[in-house]
Amino acid sequence: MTETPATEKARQTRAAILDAALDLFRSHGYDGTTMRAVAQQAGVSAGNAYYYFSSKEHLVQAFYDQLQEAHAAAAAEALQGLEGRTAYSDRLRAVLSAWVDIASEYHEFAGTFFKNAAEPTSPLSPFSEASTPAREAAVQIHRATIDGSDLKVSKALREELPELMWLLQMGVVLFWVHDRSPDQRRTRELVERAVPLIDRLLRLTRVPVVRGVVDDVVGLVRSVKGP
Amino acid sequence: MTETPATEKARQTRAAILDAALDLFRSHGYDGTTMRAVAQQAGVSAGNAYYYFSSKEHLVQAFYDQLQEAHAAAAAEALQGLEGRTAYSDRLRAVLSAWVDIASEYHEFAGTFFKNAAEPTSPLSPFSEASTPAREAAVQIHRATIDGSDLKVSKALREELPELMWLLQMGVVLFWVHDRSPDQRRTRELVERAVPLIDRLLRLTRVPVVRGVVDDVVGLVRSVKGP
DNA sequence: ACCAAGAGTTGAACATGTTCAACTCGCGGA
DNA sequence: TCCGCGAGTTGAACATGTTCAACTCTTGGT
Repeated sequence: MTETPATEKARQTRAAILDAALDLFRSHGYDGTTMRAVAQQAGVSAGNAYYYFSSKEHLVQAFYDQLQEAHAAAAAEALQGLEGRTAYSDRLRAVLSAWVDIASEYHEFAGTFFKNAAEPTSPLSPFSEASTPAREAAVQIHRATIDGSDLKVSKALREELPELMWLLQMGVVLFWVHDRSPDQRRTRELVERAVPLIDRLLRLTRVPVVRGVVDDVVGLVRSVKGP
Repeated sequence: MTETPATEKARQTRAAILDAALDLFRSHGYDGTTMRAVAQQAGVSAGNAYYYFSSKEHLVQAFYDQLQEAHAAAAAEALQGLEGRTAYSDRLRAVLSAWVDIASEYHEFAGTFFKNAAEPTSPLSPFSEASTPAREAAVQIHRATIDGSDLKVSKALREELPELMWLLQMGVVLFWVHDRSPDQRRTRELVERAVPLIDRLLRLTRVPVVRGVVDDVVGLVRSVKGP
């Protein structure tokens, strides 16, 4: 974690470095952006950037937080735009589509996403301790999506569902990262087609024959989550 | 892709570099191993290593291939050891457990390996073009696991299942990479408990109410797989 | 007003993946 | 045997992430 700057000027310097980094990431990609270029555009020395961000990857962590906030806002707005339609499929589609829209601008340098995801020792992993706030905020979006819907599933499943849907979203991100189609058309298609199926599958969990297995799956998820 | 060397001496030099790299990766990890150290241990110049391997990451590809081969052998042996037991759950458990066994030796360094492997633009990504041979070999293990089992699912699902099970295995790997428990006990527990559930879920796919959705899911998987 | 302490800042130096022009060597053909 | 060509090899140079000792600036206490 980067320390919160003590003074107002320091906060501005930190913001300037972050803005410069995100701007350059967007225009030149992650590898194409040098720390020296970031520092220069921010009007500070190369070394000074390291006073605020202990590594180049930590700049990406700040980017995650920003992306997360943008998605939360866009998702809330999209859900608002549904005006009373409570079908879960509509709400889930809105949330996932909002993410693809928000993130599309950064698709080119998205490789760094999963580079961080797979490094378990790094605090940048979405599963890490350090990412807990951002992750829980993301899970919260799905909790709201579910709570405002007409979805009917068992109590146990409903409790785990927000986190499971976040996991699903990570899967979408994985697909998106590898999606080379223009404007990530294939990812959008995947979302459009997968959402109704997920809705149907969730409704199936209440069918007598299915219910037993689902309960056991939820039980496994629960025991595997905790340490 | 690295070119096949023309002469016998060149082939030996290439092998020496590779051996040195794998040795140092094991003892010092990926980041702790410098190309200069690899070259020195192989008895060549730093620059010469790049004549045979166009980047440090290309050296890791060899490690993956080795791991993949070891798993294929161990999985085959484990399936042999079942001696006629054709229950899919037994067979799947054997294959997944074999992977955890084989990989445990490298768990300490796996984090740094997979960090680099997870980048989609990297040839080390399991989804990349360059990894196609290793990936297909891994899928083939699951195909054999299914073919030798008593599993009864629809024709369409059965065709996609090997690839889906490979995906499941990638999920296990992701969990394993983050597993800090001694001897990766939690991953082993996950496999033990998840396998019977997967078996039950697969058998459920033939139930009339469920069948329709499953067909649609398979259809989606199919259309999303191809470009 | 002054001073000490600590925050903020710098530029140079370092480590390492990678590139490259130049060199050597081995071999097939004349 | 000798030549020339291309594979193989080198060491230095380069690019860039990162570190660090030294410096400056700000602030709070007396």
